[in-house]
Amino acid sequence: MNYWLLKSEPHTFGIADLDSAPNQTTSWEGVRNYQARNFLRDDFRLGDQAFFYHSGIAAPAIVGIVEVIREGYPDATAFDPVSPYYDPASTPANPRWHRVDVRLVRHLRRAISLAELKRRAAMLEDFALLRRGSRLSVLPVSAAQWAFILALESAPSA
DNA sequence: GCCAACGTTGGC
DNA sequence: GCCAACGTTGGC
Repeated sequence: MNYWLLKSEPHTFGIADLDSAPNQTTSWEGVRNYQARNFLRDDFRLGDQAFFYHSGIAAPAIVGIVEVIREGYPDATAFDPVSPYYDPASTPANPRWHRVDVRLVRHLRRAISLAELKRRAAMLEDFALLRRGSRLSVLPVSAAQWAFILALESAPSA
């Protein structure tokens, strides 16, 4: 069982969109970074859980939890010339990009902001999200980091 | 294989 | 809107 963090801009696809999606399920598509692709393609397993993180806003934060319900498979948006994620170098015979499917588990009872995570950085040794300049949209989370962040949910904001 | 130019991400 | 970080591209 692995843990992850998935970033999304709420203007594009936020947790509210996942709420209203059929079966509260979505394809995590459009990832166009090789390191993130490798995680999706090679390391995501059925039943893995991920934090749903809102980026690109005034107060970026972890807002929910999703579960992997389908392991990595080719991202067909790369084959579609009309898609914003189109990549002519990716073909059905030789797909370059992969996606997974995830389902909403639940919202967090309160958002855990990036600012709060930074204040707790000492307890989150080497948390990928806090590494200098980490812009990866798919990040691994250790079991210890996962448990620590979930415990924050029940603690007063600090 | 090096490296400068460029584009994107994402916090602030 | 700005800027730092950093991945990608392409000339050489």
